[in-house]
Amino acid sequence: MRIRDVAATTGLSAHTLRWYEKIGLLRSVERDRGGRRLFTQDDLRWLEFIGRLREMDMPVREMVRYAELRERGEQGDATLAARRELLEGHRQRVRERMDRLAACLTHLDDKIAWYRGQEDDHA
Amino acid sequence: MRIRDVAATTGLSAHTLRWYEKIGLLRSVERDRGGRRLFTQDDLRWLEFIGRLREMDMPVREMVRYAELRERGEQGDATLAARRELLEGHRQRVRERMDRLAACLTHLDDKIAWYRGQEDDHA
DNA sequence: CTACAAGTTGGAGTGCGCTCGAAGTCAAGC
DNA sequence: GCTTGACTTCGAGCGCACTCCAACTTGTAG
Repeated sequence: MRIRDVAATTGLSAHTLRWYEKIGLLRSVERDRGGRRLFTQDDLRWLEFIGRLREMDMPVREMVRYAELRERGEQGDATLAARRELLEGHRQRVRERMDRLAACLTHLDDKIAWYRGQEDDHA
Repeated sequence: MRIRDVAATTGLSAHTLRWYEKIGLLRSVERDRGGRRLFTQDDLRWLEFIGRLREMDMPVREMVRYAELRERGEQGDATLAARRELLEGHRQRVRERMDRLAACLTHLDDKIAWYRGQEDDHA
């Protein structure tokens, strides 16, 4: 797959995909003889995965760290525990975030209910 | 209350409080004869409120819009519906965000479980 | 009266995550 | 062979939400 195909299927821009490679989020992307990037199915799966991490607000720096561990651990399992811990740390943060969102949402619902009350009084 | 007190109780910096005033998020903050800001209990409640909106990732622009409506509606209720709609719109976005977070979290939990499996295989 | 902390203003700078532009290369269609 | 358009690299620019700096004024304590 070439860059525009990946852009189309992931929703990321070609600019962003090149930038991901530059910062080390995408590693060892192949080229054809013209120097154009060729993405594999594995690359797509990886982009899907980091897309979810991003959706959970993982900082790009941390994703790059995960990518590094993944590459270093290609042949062995030396980095398995480190990767799991990184993900667990993030899971914890997401849980806390969701809890805070839920709490704020309760307040917001109260406020909206109050506005409805005001409007009814004047109806 | 002076700016440092508000900074201490809200956790916002004095810089940020001045900036909030500049962009119109805080309106009509009083001054003493030396020109120093004097915040009221109402200001504190307002800061608490917008703190929650911020925690729910409402853009500052939208909070400013809410602040404007609130000021325009001080004497009447002309802006009540508009304010309620603004909040309802944001509530909807927060709900969607939480749903997406929950979905991502499920994937993340699966991934973490997979890592645990790998580590156990090698134990 | 002096020293000094805490405030004031306006404007510049920061970190993040892209996003865009310029200048050049490559390959497929006519 | 020439045009067209998608690609390449490098580096600059942007929007957001602050964050900090410089230069100055104010009010309190010794």
